[in-house]
Amino acid sequence: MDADHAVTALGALSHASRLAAYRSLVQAGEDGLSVGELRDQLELPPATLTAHLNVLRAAGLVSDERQGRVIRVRADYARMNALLAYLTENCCAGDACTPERGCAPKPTRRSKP
Amino acid sequence: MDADHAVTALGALSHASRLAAYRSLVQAGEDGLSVGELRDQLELPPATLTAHLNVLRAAGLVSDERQGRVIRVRADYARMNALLAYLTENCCAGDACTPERGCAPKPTRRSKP
DNA sequence: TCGATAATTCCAGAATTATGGAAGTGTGTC
DNA sequence: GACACACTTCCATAATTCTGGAATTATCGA
Repeated sequence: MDADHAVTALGALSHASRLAAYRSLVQAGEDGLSVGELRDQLELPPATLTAHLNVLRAAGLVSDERQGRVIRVRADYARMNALLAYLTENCCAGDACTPERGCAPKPTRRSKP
Repeated sequence: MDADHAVTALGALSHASRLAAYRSLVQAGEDGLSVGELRDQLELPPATLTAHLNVLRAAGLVSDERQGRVIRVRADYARMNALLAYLTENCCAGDACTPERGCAPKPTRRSKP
C-alpha cells in the first residue's frame, strides 16, 4: 500500500452510501452480497449504485464475480487490513504502538531531557 | 463513532497532502509538530496548509495548542482507533475477525447447508 | 427467438472541494 | 510603540465528484 492507493481507498470510503455498502459487505463475510441485495438495503437508483460500486472496485476494496444473472460483490479484507496498517505505520515515534494494540502514546515524555 | 463522523474522517484523509500531514503527525507521536514544521515537510503555501489542517481539525483527527507564536498540532489517536474499529465492526459474519487480529474469513463456508 | 430480469455505461447538469494571493489576527522582541 | 514572525481568514477561480434518466449489454427461461 502506497500513498496513492491509500488516498484512493480512503476517498472511496468517504461517502455515506459507499461506506454503508462497504460495511454491509464487510459484515456479510465471504459470501458477500449481490448488487440487487445491496440495492434493496441502500435504496439507490441502479445507475447511482453502480457508480458507487465502480469507485469501490477501482480502489480495490471489493471484488465481484458474475453468477448467472447476478453479480456477487465481496469486500477485499486483505486490502482493508493493508489500509489500516498504512494509517498506523511507524506511529507514535516508536512508542510501542502497533495496529494490533492500537495507538496510545505514553502520557508523559516531553522533548526536554 | 457513527457513520457521519466516519465519512468526515475518511474524507479528511482522502487527499494526498492531508494524508501525508496526518501520517507525519501520527509518526511524530505525542509531541506532534508545529504548523511550520509541517509546512517545511509538505512544501505548501500557508493558506493551503491551513485549509487542509482545518479539514483535519473539523474531522477531529488532530488537535492543536498554541505555544507562543507557534501552533503545535497532534494526531488524536483515540479518534483514529475509533475509525479503524468502525471499519471492521461486526465483520465477517462473526467468523472470528477482530480489529486486533485482522479480518481473514475461513476459506470455505458456502450458504448451502 | 422472444421477453423478462440484472446490472452496466453514457451523459450532462448540480453540487462540492481545492488552491493560493492578499489582507488580517495574535504573539514575542526590541 | 513598532516591527517581524507564525498562522489564519477571506474570497474567487478552477477542478473534481455526485446523481440519475435513458439507452445498452448480458443471462436465463419458455
